[in-house]
Amino acid sequence: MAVKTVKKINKKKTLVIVESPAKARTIEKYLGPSYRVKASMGHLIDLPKSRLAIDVDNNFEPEYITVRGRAKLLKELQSDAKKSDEVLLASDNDREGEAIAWHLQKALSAKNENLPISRISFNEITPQAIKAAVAAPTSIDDAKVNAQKARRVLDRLVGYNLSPLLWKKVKNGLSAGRVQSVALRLICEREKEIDAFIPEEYWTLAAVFKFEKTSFSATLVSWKGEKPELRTEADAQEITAALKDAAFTVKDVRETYRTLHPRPPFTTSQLQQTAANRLGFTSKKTMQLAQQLYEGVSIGGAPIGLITYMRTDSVRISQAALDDVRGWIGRNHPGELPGKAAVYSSGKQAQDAHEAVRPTYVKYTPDEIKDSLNRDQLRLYSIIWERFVASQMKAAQTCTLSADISPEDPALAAVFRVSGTNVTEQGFMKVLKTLAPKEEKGGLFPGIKRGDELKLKRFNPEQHFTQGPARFTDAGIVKTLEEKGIGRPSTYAPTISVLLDRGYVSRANKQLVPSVLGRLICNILVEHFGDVVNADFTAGMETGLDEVEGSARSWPDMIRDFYKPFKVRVDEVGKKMESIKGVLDEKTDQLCGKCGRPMVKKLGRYGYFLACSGFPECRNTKSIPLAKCPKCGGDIVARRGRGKKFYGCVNYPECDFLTHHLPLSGQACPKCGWFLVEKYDKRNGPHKACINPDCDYLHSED
DNA sequence: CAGTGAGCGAGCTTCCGCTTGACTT
Repeated sequence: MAVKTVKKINKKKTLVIVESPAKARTIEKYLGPSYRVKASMGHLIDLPKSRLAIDVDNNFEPEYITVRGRAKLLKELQSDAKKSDEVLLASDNDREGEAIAWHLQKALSAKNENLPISRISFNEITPQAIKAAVAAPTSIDDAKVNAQKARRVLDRLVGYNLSPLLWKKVKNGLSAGRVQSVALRLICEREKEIDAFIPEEYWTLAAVFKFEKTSFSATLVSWKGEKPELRTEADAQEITAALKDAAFTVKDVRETYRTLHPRPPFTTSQLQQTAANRLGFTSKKTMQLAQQLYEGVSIGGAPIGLITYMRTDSVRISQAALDDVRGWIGRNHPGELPGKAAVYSSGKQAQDAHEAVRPTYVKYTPDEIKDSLNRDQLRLYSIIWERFVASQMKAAQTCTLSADISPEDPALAAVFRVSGTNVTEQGFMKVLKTLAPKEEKGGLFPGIKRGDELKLKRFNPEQHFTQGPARFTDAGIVKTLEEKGIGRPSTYAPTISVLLDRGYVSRANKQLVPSVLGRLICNILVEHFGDVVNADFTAGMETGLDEVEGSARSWPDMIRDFYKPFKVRVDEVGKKMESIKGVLDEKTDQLCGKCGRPMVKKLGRYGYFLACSGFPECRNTKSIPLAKCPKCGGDIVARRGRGKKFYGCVNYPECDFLTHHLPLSGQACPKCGWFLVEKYDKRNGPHKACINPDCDYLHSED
């Protein structure tokens, strides 16, 4: 206790305020004892949540308040400032960071009138960069702050006008916004394409040849001088009939060399995409794990921040990190160290406040620290480490051997092709394990050369259907949003979450599927606000913000141009559009077990359910019966346990009947009386089956 | 491969973008 008191009475220090506490710890180490580094944890001052708080008749003046729950932290910073003789605002070097600094300056100087407060900025957390920043304090860039204000006000005006319109016309609690509604639109439009897609049958034809002791398969690539278009089995049979007695020889063998360059280190969006595609992580999970790696993991007793900041739009790498990784490559794979470092360029709209996502120290290889991480942390760390180290290694070389095989008889103009690819120079692939290229199908090139005579063993015709467009996964929607410049690294994952929370979209096999409600909302928004719920709207906004930031235009002017016509339309739709509240409720022939009135099917937060039409006098609800329980005769209803959906008996726990297969409503098995379900397996696709394991009606193994 | 299990409607809800815990929703 006594020691603490003594410590408090020391000389004044410089207070540095950053956004992230993990960053504060690192920077404090770099700056030494005369600096005290604190974190603001993002915005402390913002618009209130409960009302519009924009004075639309007075130059759109925003009314800012201390964010709920942040008053204590702000007070602390104010009192820390009082104890200091100088404050350096070191929030991130981007639009939002400038606004955070501006709000802090106002709030701190209000309590400490003569305190010198300045702004510093840096784009990487290295001792050199931090010291240079501290040595060159500047003032706050008001134009940048104005651009942020315009962005904030615009989003508030869009969100807080469109959402209440939806409450009034469709259902309470709904939402719309510049970013989420475009994401919803993308998902719904993709679904329309899928609905409209008609699969077409086509066939491929392969021939299996024997050469010496091996046999291999080659694919028909040309027939009568043209690319074969086999629509039906008969088309394939016509060719096999013509060729069945032909003598085949190898006409040509070609070598193609390719250079494969490593990919740049991760941005947030690339990290989420790769983690989704390679590891099956949702965006949310990726970000949670990345946060853990960033904040620090105990390695040999000491906590180490393993990766740089995970919310970034940049692929930039600090000189210190380049020296580190080149040193590591030079020691471990000297042959793969390029003469000079690779330089990658970030996207057009990148604000570039942070480096790429990379390991903080290359010496912590995934293998080295595998015991300090859990399985998922290790997998995520591995892809970050591998991608970064590979990005500074030499390219790989591949050689593809490709042979054309034709009948001796030139009248039978058919070409079958077989190919195989070998990596001739490993290059950056030497460090890829988790990210190693997936095995290519087809396998090795058979050891054949020009002029070899081959024996035809058999033909292998295969039926296929053209595939429609795929639904968006987390990876897909994040990729598209980023390409269109919509949303930021900190919002990709939350945007997906909000669509799920509102019930606009659900996740099925990692795919995002729009719900009835989602499609309805999308249609309404596109019909009346198609120019706002649109990628071009954000692009136009960014152009406007650039003008504001360059002081070419005042921010209220920019907002006014948008808001005037927008508000007219909001009012118009509010007046003219018929309310469809309750349109999603369907009448049913079920009767309420409590009062006997009919029940209606309603769409709630967790999906459809049955409610008494006598609401609010009778509050009875129940789940939608999907089938009759074969054990006790009760209703089978949909349930959700830890994320997974299943179908169980309402009489649980007395009756524990349960299945994961979707009951086909009202379909009883004609043989045993149990109910039929939709099953799925690779061979048969989706198909009907009886739920009774002892019944052989439509029996299937899985 | 085992084990999984509530309530939602109305009730002032909602935006985007910064940032972490505090949680028993």
